[in-house]
Amino acid sequence: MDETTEGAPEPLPGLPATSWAVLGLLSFGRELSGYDLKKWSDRSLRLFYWSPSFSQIYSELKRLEKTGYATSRLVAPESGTRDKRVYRITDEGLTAVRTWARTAPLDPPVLKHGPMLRLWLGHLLEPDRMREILAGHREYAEGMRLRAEADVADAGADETWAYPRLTLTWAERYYAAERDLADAMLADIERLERERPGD
Amino acid sequence: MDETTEGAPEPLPGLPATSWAVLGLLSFGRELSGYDLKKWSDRSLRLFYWSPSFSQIYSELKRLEKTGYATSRLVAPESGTRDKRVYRITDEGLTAVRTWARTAPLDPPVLKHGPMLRLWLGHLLEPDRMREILAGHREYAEGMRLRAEADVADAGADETWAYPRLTLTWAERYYAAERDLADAMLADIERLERERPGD
DNA sequence: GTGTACATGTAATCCGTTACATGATTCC
DNA sequence: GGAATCATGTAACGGATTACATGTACAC
Repeated sequence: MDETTEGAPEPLPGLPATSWAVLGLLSFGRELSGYDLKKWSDRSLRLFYWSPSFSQIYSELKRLEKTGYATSRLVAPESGTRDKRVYRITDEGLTAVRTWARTAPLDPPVLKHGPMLRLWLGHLLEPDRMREILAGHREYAEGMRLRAEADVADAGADETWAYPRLTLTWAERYYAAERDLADAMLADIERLERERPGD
Repeated sequence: MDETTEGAPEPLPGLPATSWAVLGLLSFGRELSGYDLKKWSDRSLRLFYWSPSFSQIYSELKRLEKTGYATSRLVAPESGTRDKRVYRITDEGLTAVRTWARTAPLDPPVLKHGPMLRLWLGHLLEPDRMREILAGHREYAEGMRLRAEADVADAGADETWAYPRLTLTWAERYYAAERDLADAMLADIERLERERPGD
């Protein structure tokens, strides 16, 4: 586990993944407020990661600034709205997030699939309620798929956004798969009910 | 927080999902120790939810006992091993978890897909590293699929386990889809690299 | 004048993990 | 004798959320 390359052998302060995610949002070079970051994260990260709350974004930004990975300045309310603090990534921040992206160990995806937990407890449920849960999940998945699809279309052909666009495509397929899995399971349940000795 | 009656529409103390998961493990009627629960949860819940740590299982069990949803007794070390505390679900517990499974609002699955977060930051990565990340993820997914597949085979045709078996089947398909999505994205990246003006 | 979007932050709380402590038994 | 597994728990910590507080501008 020795990373002698990359000029600086300092072992990166162990920031949580969320910090890197926020710094990642800034790594595209734009100067953004906490509010902006939250909205953007809702539309992008949300599809494959998760979107931190406002309060966490604000505290994360403070931490990044203290670490020297970001700087901020106040923007006067030129027209409407009130004071606004915008953040920009620093050179150190860019180096750090790049190093993280390249060298951090990859931990497996975290999945907490509520609907499946419920169906796993099928012996406690009425079949109708099970179908409802699956139908609800199917709708959720299709909704997410549509959002991803729309966002892929919105994303221009710009080189800068090639990889974010790629992950949107991935998300579109992922939620299509989730939808199909719900359908398949609905069919499985139907079969199970049919084959069950007269209830 | 007044628990005046039973069997009425009392609004269930707001236990976290993990409590319900543990109570769910007990809802199959077996008498189990914290240690057993952890091992079982690693092989079952892990595939679609997540497996709490030992320490959390132990504290969750204490909470369930205090709430009256489970009881425990000490088992003497008849042969080998030391004292063991085994838990069993109570009637109230069974009622509660059933009510929860039937009526609790379904919140969307939580996905924190580390690999995708990294690829979203593709502009910071060397193409080779990106392929490595995807290959690693592909392997992870295939590994999980194989485990699910094996567990489906292990699970007998017993009626009691019909729904757990169903979710195992779901997991098998889910991880197959994850594997295929990794392959598709690998191909997408290959194409992107080919089409990129001479780097 | 009421609601909604913009905009930032604090406090309380809780969920969950890691590290640590302990100790018996079994296998090599 | 030493490692691995069984077995249970405490303490410290940190990640993240909800609720709350505050205030502006604009649309209806």
